[in-house]
Amino acid sequence: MFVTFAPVKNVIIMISKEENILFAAEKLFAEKGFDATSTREISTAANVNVSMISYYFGSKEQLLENLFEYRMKESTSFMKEIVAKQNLNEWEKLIMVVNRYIDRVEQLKEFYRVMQTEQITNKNPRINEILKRSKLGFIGGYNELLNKGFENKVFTKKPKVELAHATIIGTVFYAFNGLKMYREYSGNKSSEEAYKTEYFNDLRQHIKQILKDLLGYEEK
Amino acid sequence: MFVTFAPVKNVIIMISKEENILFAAEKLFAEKGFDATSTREISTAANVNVSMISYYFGSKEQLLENLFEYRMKESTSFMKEIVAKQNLNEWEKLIMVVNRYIDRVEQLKEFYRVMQTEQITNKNPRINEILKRSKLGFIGGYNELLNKGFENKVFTKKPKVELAHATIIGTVFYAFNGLKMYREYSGNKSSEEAYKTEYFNDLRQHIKQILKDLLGYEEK
Amino acid sequence: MFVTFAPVKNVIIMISKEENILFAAEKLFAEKGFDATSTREISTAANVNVSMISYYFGSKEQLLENLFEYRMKESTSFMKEIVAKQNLNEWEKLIMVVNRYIDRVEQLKEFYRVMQTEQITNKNPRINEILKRSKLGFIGGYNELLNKGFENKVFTKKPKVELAHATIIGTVFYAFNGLKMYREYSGNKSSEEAYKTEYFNDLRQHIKQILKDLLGYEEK
Amino acid sequence: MFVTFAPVKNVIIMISKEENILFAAEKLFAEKGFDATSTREISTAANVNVSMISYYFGSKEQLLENLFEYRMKESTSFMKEIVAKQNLNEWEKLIMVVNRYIDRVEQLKEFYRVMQTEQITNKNPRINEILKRSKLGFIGGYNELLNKGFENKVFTKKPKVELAHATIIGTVFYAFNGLKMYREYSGNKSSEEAYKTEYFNDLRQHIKQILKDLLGYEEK
DNA sequence: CATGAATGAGGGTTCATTCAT
DNA sequence: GATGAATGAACCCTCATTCAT
Repeated sequence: MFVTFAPVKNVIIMISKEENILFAAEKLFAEKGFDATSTREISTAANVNVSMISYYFGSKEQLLENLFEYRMKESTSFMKEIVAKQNLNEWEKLIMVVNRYIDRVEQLKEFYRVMQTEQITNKNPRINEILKRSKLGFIGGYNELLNKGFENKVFTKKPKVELAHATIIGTVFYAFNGLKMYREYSGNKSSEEAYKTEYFNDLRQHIKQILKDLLGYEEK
Repeated sequence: MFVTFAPVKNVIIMISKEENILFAAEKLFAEKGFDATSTREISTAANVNVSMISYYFGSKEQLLENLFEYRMKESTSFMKEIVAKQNLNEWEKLIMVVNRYIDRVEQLKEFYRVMQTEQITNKNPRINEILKRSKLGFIGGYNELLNKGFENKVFTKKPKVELAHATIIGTVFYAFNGLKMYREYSGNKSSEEAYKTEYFNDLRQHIKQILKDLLGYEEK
Repeated sequence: MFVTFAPVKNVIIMISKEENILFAAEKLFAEKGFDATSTREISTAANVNVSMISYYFGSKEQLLENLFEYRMKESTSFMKEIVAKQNLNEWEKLIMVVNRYIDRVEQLKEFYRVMQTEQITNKNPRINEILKRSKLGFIGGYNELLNKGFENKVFTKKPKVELAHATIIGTVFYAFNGLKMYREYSGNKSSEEAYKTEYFNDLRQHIKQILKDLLGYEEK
Repeated sequence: MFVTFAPVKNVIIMISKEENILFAAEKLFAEKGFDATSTREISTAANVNVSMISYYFGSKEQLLENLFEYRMKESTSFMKEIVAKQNLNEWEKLIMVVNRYIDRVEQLKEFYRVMQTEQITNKNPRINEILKRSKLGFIGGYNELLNKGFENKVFTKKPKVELAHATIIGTVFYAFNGLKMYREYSGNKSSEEAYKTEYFNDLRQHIKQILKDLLGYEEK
């Protein structure tokens, strides 16, 4: 059964019952954590019967796995896509990757909260596999960009790719997690939306600056 | 009542029942998460009766709060201590703070895993308060170091302190979380211990490098 | 799902699982009191799983509330019904109410034991509300009967309705509660059933006598 | 160990720890019921350690038994005392008993609340024994008064003593239990204290009236 | 294909009592 | 004689999942 949403720019978005459950679960997992979220809460939020979770996904655990598969499917592709791009140098590609990543985390911030906790207490082997694949995809992509950029003399330094990745992803997540608190600290009086926009612009610049230094890139 | 452990270098370590529970809980919370850990598991691991958790701490939730208080009490002090130090310039102090922080995360890696998840799904207001105090302590300390260093012409740039902090802490945590996976990726064949030592040395150098660039610090 | 009981005089009595629990609980609450009765005892007596109590009623407390609602729904109606009766004078109506009340207490003696204790330690506001409604229903009914009877010169006295009510209900309950002991005291050798029949006849006569005197009613 | 209270009219009241616990328990049992009252609550209210309850009384159950023994010891005596009185006729004695009883219930209303519930769910055989002794004492006393009064032509009727007793005690208790609610019903605006005084005066008159009728007593 | 009534296991917590001091 | 730390049992309730329909 499908729920038909209002057409957006001539596109009719169809959300299946499965997706409905998936999104409701994602939100709740982000807010309370996986274990603190009950199947009843999910089913209530998704407006379906409790038994549908087991019916569609097999179990609550498998629902989480499906969520990761669902979100990661869209995710891992863009790195390859950008790396393969013509008529851009490695610096431009790198910055494009970082920006796309930040966009994505901003857009799917609930999923990424779930992902972070799952990364820390890595209990589920299926999810570990998915995360590993994603991480290795990123590291592999960065590696290619860094090496090619060095060969092509776009970059003059060769930092450890794992650490560079840790810095990018770590900075992004901690900037996100700390957003609310940093705003309090700064005493900024502008609207939350305005503060966020400025904050993320600064974040992008900040990471750009770090990468420039790490890679020895000179803007012409 | 106290359990006497084997003397280590002429020091007899005394662990009270409370601490016993606290440490057992810390380990389990790190491995499985707070909600997935049952009081019965904790009591079994701590070799005490289940009811002792309520008896000593009031509830499972308050046990977690006590853990935070316990660990944070030791933690927050070192920033102030270092900032206040004489005969060190701001760069030396900054690096000392970072190294101490990495030491600490290495030493209490289980607690920091708990802390990270708690930071993401910030449900408990008491813990939020503790985390906030800690974070603001760090940011305040960094702020002072960065400003004074700039005044004293040790540093030539003035980066946003929140973002600098996000980078330091984010890099450290993601380097830690990714350790196992990075090792697999690098195909390094040396012992786990040896790899770790090298990895953390690299991490320290990496962060040092980033800070040098961010602050415009020139080693003499 | 329904359990079909043996047909009684061509009437098939159907008891739902909810009612099964309700009746089992009523019996146990009467015997041991609410707090001394565990949900496990109730579920065992009702031949259902423990979780069914929460499933059907929400909680043990709400089970008690439901019991009151269930029993009171049938109860409160008969007063109005009798007061509204045509071709009976107020004295006849009054005696009919008292007799119906005694019948009811006899029939639902277990519930009324629960009710008495709940009336004393009135902790549950929902139950208080139900009890109050019932009590006021009775007092209101008595008030109407007494006033009309006085107007119509059936009665020649106007006693305080609250105290008259306290006497009726108090006498009934204490006669019930003391039944066993009074039998011992009287040394009556007849069968329990025979003693009870005689005892309740006496009780009815006793209350009738008191009311006659209190109201100044003269039998023609 | 004794706590010395302020002297009242040159009398120093000494409350032992045991009595302290007894009175604290009595209050709590009246408010919440025996089973809903925890030993910890009692010990907190009595300002003693939890273990003192078991230490002094053996168990919580035995604490209740002791409470009954304590309160009943003072109670049962007055009936005999009054019956034995010279220079009063049986009617005067009867009314004296009733008034003393109401005084007592008023004074020890908390204990009588406990007693009522214990009377309904008569689980404890020791307490049953105490209650039975008390009840039989009353019935025996009433019996003597009624018989002698009839012989002496003070009374002209011979009602069943058990039912007369049920009416007296039942009316008193239900008047007490319903006090608060009756006040609401009557819409009486006078102070609670004033209402109570009037209410209990009415109650005494009411019972006197009933007894007069039941016994065929003619005031001269 | 989808449902919801029903389940058993396990959750955290509180209980009255004990026992070493 | 008096204490309080400590206990095991039991408390009510919620959990994810199943299965008859």
